[in-house]
Amino acid sequence: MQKFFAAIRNASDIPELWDAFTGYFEQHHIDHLCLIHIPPPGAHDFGKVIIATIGYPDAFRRRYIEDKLYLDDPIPDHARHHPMPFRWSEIGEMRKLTSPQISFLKEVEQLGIGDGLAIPVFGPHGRNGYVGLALGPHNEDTSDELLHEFQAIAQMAHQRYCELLSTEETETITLSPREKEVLVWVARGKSNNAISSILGISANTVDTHLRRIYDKLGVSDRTTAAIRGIGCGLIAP
Amino acid sequence: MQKFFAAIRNASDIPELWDAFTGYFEQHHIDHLCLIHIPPPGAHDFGKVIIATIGYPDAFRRRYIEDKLYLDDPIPDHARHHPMPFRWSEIGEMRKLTSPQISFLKEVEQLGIGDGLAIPVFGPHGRNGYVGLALGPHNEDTSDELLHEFQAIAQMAHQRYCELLSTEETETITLSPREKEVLVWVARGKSNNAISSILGISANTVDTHLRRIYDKLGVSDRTTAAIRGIGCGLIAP
DNA sequence: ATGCACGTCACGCAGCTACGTGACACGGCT
DNA sequence: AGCCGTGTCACGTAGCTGCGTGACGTGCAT
Repeated sequence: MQKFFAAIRNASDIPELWDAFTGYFEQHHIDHLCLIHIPPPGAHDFGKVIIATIGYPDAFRRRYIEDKLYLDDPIPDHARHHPMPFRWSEIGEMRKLTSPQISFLKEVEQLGIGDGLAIPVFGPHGRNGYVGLALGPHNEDTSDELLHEFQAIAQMAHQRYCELLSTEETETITLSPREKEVLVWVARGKSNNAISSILGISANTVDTHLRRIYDKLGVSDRTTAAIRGIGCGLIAP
Repeated sequence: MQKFFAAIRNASDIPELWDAFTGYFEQHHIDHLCLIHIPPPGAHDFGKVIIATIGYPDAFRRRYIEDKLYLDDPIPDHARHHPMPFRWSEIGEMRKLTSPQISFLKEVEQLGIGDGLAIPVFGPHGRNGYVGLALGPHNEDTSDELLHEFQAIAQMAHQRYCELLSTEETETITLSPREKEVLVWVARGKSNNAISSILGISANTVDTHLRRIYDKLGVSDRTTAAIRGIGCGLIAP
């Protein structure tokens, strides 16, 4: 176990990370594995859903991304709010499902992946996701001890993934100190006039700063600018 | 180790969690321990910084919260962006420090807690924080293996903490489906007019929905409404 | 059957936002 | 010396926002 832990933690690129990650689960006879990460709005890679799988039909995998099936998947929706691992089969009891969600679950069931474990994982800047493990006859009864280990491995892999992402991140947006200051107040809901009073500068200057912020962030309104700023970690909570 | 892991995972309230958490680290001769969690803006508990400590002077702890010393603490600032554990002493090399940050670090050093390990932890809705472990003569050389364990324990404790928070959360804001739909488009930066076209309703109706959203969220502008909606997990990424 | 939450719509108005367009000074880099 | 990023400021304007105020139908729950 320590071997895989170390390999995940020290992986120098994403394929290497994925190898270590799947290697671990293969040892535990997990034959269906998926890792899903939906980048937050405002992130530079928003829209690129990450899904790495073992044992899932390739057609389904493609459909999941291209047909935006992940929008109907209730698992990430639940995982976003609740850190504790849960069974797919429990999801109906935990939350009201919409009809697209129900039909999505039926489709998954027809793939022969009826039940499994979802392990929510969390990262910086709202980079959340989950690791899905199908439970088959080999591993129906997962001990608590093993579950803890799965959880630790999953979380560690996700964190390493986020770390690798941020080093690979080419598109680096930088705001000047003054611009950040303005954006912070924008995110607090202040009007240009209010910000000008707070910072002791003219409202026109606030306007100018804001225009440059829009320009740098590639947006054209204060709301998305603020969300993007938070999503990219440019401004602090 | 498994004993503590299980105790953390199954803790039924926050004091119990904290007992299990500190119990684990006491076994490893960690005499200075802190756990810091700054709730995100928009969360119902925003402003209530959580800091649980072992071995820190009580006066410092109070100052940290009351005098908002955490705003000058560069550790959470770094931990927010980078999931991998790091040494406090390394922070100067990793990022330019502002002068309040430098004087904060000096103050900590004078407490006799010169160097230590910061383990970033992440949770749902941007509930991030870190666990700080002072390194003394007893544990200067922490093996990789032990570090992985620390990381797993810290992350698990934080996740359990978030889970407990959400069950203890009394103030539950609920938006109607239509309101959520409107808020999603607000968060995408759409104007009322644009939203009215998208949803096929009149701009006046969008306006009415929005007013009720402001009312429910306790805000009075679209930007904070959107941020609050995301922060509370009311609307999805 | 009487609320209550929800979803829909209307008018007006003060104030704010986004954007076009332009300007000037300071400091660092080449 | 010249360029570029930064920070400051100005004027105008079409369009948008937030809020006061009021209304009506539907459906669920007590």
